[in-house]
Amino acid sequence: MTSSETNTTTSMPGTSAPDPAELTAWFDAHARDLPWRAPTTTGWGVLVSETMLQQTPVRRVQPVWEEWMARWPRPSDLAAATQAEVLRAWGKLGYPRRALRLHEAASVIATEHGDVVPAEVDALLALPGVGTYTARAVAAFAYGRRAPVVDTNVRRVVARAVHGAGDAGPPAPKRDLADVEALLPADDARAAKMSAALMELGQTVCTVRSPACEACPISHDCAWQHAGRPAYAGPPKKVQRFAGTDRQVRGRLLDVLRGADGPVTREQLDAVWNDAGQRDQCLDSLLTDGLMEQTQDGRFALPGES
DNA sequence: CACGCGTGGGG
DNA sequence: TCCCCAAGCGT
Repeated sequence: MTSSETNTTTSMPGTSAPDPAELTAWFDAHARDLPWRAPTTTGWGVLVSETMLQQTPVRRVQPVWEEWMARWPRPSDLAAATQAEVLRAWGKLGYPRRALRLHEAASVIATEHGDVVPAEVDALLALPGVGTYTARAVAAFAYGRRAPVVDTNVRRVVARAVHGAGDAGPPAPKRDLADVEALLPADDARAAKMSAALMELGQTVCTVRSPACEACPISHDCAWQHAGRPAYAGPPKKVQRFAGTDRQVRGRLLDVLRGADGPVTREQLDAVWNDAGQRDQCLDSLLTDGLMEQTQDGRFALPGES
């Protein structure tokens, strides 16, 4: 058992296959106690958490998720709220279009799925704001289905443990899915736990900057370790600028509306950005996106409150 | 398919 | 400080 020379599961030079039993045992012992992982959490609770967690860190999501579950415990509860209420409750999680899509999804679930979040990947994919990651995450984490879950963390774990690379290259959806598919046990329950374990490992141990390989349950069987932990050699990652972008301007404009009790004047919005052209363009795009609306007297408000 | 979409924290 | 990023999705 101490031999790292003999790898019985290797099918290609320089690759390894993490042992599901080791990974899931580690998960049972070390997984963070996140509220949406409680056994009592419904499919709705999981869908809300996964949507909020798209590009937003756990620490910021957690308190908001608690509020949402207390306020809107079922899809029909959220569906009954106004868009303005939903956007205010979303707060500063970012990418507020997610909140509107979740609101729409809640209506669909309430009217077409008996107020129960579907368990089938195809049905989940048909919901607004639910893509390949979220659909599989809900199927696996809420319903214990065997559904390969591929996010940025899993891609990194696979890149290292299986392929021996320093990090994942650009997404290659088909190949990424096949890679994870090949790692999952055949039965639903263990496959679902394996999916959760791969994500957790990437988030807490196999991190981008400073991986804690000494704490990793599969380091003995990691192709990256065996290769001497070579640096990432793929194409440079795209850097998202923020300062000065429309994204920043839209964020400021929307923040004014979130902080107001009702409609605000154009002058109040003009105050948050000095470039009038960019400001007006962002105002237009927010109206187009349904994130704000204009009242008859020319003021601006969150949708559904005027 | 590359890009645009918020926000705040850590190295 | 600045830069990179954190459980993606839709177009």
